[in-house]
Amino acid sequence: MPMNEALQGIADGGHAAHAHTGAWVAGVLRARISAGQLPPGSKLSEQKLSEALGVSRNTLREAFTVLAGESVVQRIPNRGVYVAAPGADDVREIYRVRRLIEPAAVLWGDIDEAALAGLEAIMDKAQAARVTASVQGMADANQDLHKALVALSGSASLSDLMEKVLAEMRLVFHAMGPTPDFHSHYVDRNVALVAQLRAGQRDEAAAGLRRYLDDSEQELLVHLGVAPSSGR
Amino acid sequence: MPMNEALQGIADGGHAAHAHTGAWVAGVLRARISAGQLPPGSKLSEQKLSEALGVSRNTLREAFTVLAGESVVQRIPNRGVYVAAPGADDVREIYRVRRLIEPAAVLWGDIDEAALAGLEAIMDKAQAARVTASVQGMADANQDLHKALVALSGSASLSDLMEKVLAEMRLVFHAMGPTPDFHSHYVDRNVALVAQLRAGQRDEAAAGLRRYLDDSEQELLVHLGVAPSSGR
DNA sequence: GCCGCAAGATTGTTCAACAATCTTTCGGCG
DNA sequence: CGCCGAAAGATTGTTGAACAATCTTGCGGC
Repeated sequence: MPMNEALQGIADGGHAAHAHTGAWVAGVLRARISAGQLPPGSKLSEQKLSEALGVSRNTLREAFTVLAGESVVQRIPNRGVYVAAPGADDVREIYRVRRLIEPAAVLWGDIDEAALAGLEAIMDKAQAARVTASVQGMADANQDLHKALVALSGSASLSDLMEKVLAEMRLVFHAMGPTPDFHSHYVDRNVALVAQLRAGQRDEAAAGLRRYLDDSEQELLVHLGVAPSSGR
Repeated sequence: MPMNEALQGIADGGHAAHAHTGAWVAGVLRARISAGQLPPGSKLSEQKLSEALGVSRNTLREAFTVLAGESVVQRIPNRGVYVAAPGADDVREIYRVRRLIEPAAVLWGDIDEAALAGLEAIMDKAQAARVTASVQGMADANQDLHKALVALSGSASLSDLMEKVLAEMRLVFHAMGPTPDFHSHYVDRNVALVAQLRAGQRDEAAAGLRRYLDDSEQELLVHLGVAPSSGR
């Protein structure tokens, strides 16, 4: 289990004493998990982690409660907490959410000039990343775009939910090992989507987005070794 | 502050020893808050509550972390935790969420015969409650209906979000004191909505639902003493 | 009447201990 | 040889006490 080296020096830039230590620990773990340094399925031992982070078991448990609430980790009673390891069912749930809130935000969100400019700026970054073949850059831009789409709703709760969903997406990618390039052939579709929004064609944009999400889900499921189903 | 009497006998049916005490405490508090026995704004003192519930301060804090994650309570550093007291901004945020996910579920959810029967059964209960002038019955049926609408999406995360939103709605009502009858004049609109779904008129149902939510939000805001705005 | 300061109360965090449960190991038995 | 079961060890769940940091309150001085 590659946990020990991942934890080495985890408590780098000394923590701000006496100010939300529990939340700080949760943040550190969330970041490490998002970065893939704590791979899905890893066991997070209370004793080892509390020593590595320099906090008490009690405080660490508070952080675990937070992360379990975000379903970033899974808590099995009397057995410990593990980094969440999303499977095919979780992927389907992720896309159920995305296929509902993203097109809805596109249909009914507040799309003003500033929002359009923001979306176009993100797609500029995505295209630049494709030119330099930066898989990470394209992945980041893709996440930024879909986050921005949901943000059109103006709702913080929905943005939070989207953030949670995207975090779970990152876990899915980490669970698949060396990330293949999932994004380059979606850049053009994203660009077209933004162009439709610029043109005020919301219905077409929403419909295209739903097809995009269907395709993306199928591709992910295939990579997870699930036979593609014709119906849903 | 009417906290002491509200806490009397809060630890009734002896709790299952050594089995998720933290979650159990969170559940007890959640229920008491939903029922209005701990009104919005009440301070939840660690010492008093831990004594009343018969758990240690540490375990109680774990429950607080859970409830804060659900934004059922608000945690102010070094000052304590308080039952959330939603204001006008929170109401607007609630309706931003509802106006997005409910119509979207109506538009794109899986509506089979069983789902339609379930919706119609809920409206039967609502109409029965209206006949007996049961405000509580109509309020419950209303929540059940909108919960069921979101459930059409098939997504557990979205149902959870809706559950959270409805819990916040209950807090809003509790903060307004003796609940006036907000629901009787919406029963017919809900019935019409279900009838449209039965007839397969999804677009019309979604559009009507959005208007319904707009009106409901305005009415709530007026009762909160906010001048109605023409635009949004 | 207002400001500042000391005393008290409350929250934030840690530590140590024990109970309950899970895991592993080892011996007995068919 | 393999399987079952019990004892031993490790890990999680919960508690209580202790102390530091912060907030609140009440009092005295100006």
